[in-house]
Amino acid sequence: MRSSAAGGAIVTLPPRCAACNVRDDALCATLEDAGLVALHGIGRRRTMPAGQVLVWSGDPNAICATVVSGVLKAMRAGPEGREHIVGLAFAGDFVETIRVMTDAELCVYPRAALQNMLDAHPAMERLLLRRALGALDDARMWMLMLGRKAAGARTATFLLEMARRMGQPDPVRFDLPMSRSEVGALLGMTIETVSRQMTSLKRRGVVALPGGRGVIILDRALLARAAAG
Amino acid sequence: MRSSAAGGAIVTLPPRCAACNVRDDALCATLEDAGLVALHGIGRRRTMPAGQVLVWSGDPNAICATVVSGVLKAMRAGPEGREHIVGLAFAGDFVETIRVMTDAELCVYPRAALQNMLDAHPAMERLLLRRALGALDDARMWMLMLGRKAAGARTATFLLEMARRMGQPDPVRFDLPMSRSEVGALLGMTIETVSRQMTSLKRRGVVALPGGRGVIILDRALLARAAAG
DNA sequence: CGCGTGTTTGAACAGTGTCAATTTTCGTGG
DNA sequence: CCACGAAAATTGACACTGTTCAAACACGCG
Repeated sequence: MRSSAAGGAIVTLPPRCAACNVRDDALCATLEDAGLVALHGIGRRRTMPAGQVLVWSGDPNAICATVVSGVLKAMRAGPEGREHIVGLAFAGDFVETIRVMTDAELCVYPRAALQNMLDAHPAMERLLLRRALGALDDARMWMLMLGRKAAGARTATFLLEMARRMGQPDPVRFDLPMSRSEVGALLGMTIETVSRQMTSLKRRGVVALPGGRGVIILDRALLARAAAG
Repeated sequence: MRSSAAGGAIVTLPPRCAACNVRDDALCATLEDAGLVALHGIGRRRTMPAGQVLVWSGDPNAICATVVSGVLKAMRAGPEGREHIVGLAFAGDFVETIRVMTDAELCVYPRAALQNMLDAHPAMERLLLRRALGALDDARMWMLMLGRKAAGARTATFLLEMARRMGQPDPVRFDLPMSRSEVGALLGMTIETVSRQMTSLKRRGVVALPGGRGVIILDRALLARAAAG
């Protein structure tokens, strides 16, 4: 489309790229010909057999790749080694409804103005990317939990996570920022099941539940073990 | 920390920012003082009561915001209006195991070299960001499914999604790129349940299942209705 | 003090998981 | 091309977890 259109192009498009079927979908789509040549120079095309592991969890020398054909899977190891697929990659929106849960203060920026800021500050955009990847990581951890863990383990995991994020001064005592109904919506369970699991943890002496929202972790080790279940 | 350290600073840090408790965590962390002043100029701090809706799904004039205090929730509307929480935001990794599912070709780049490319081509980094946000969106859709949908609806959703992504030439007939066991790992169900749901769809005339991996969608409307479950 | 919302508790039921046996599919060698 | 064996998929019976429906309870507010 845009290769040596006006006739006088100096660069020669690598043949592999010129014929590539994901040329306009992949990262390469953002590059002009010269950039594409540069990118081609640092990369190699490899064919891999089914079943091969491309990246190991925690590998610091992780590689990045564009899928030209075939299907790849992203996995997570569950509690006892059982693997769970958390995403698929093939060759080739960001729309939610946000509602304030507790009273909150916000710094609000118009989208267009923020875009200008991003243009002027590449580091900002990079952080935004890191954040998005972090959120993706969270989402996949959640998927793993929803797909594999039972109600008790979900509840325990939830309490630990809330203790980590809500228990700022005191990591043992905190108030949940939401109702049982909202906890249910988050964990994919009914209000009744949430309540039963909470009561069960209370009866076993793992936590105390003062008032409607309060949580006191009495035995963190037990709670962690319940979360692994 | 880094405000007018060396004495001769020209810019004045907005008092709100100087005292901000998420100053070093939020997007602002990437900005030097001048940039912070600029960002402060385009934004306003707002206090919102619990329960208020900040962004509506599909709103084109979506706003971006940094949470200074409080807790927000990201929601998705389920099939019959029931909402499901898919994420939380508080004041203030990217590690998976990737395995090749089918034979595949890849363009592999060393991480460091790719980083250089990103530095030289801002548009590339922007696309990377968009991709990450897209993946996040996918992950949250999946969370919704895992949290709310029953086995039959999950299976139907999965088949529709695979038809969309695998049924390149023919949107009706395609081969699954994975075994029943892998489908189960993806949908958070056992092999047996996957098999039962598949058989059920076959018996009802919704799909045909030639061979071990083949899928033919006989009644897409029925399949879509099953996916809404 | 009573009312309403939200939470807890109980009992019956439906849906999945588990265990186990059978059938089908697919690759290999005859 | 057919036969064989291993791996995967299907099917059935049963236990168990979580949902549903319903009622009792606790707390905050007028």
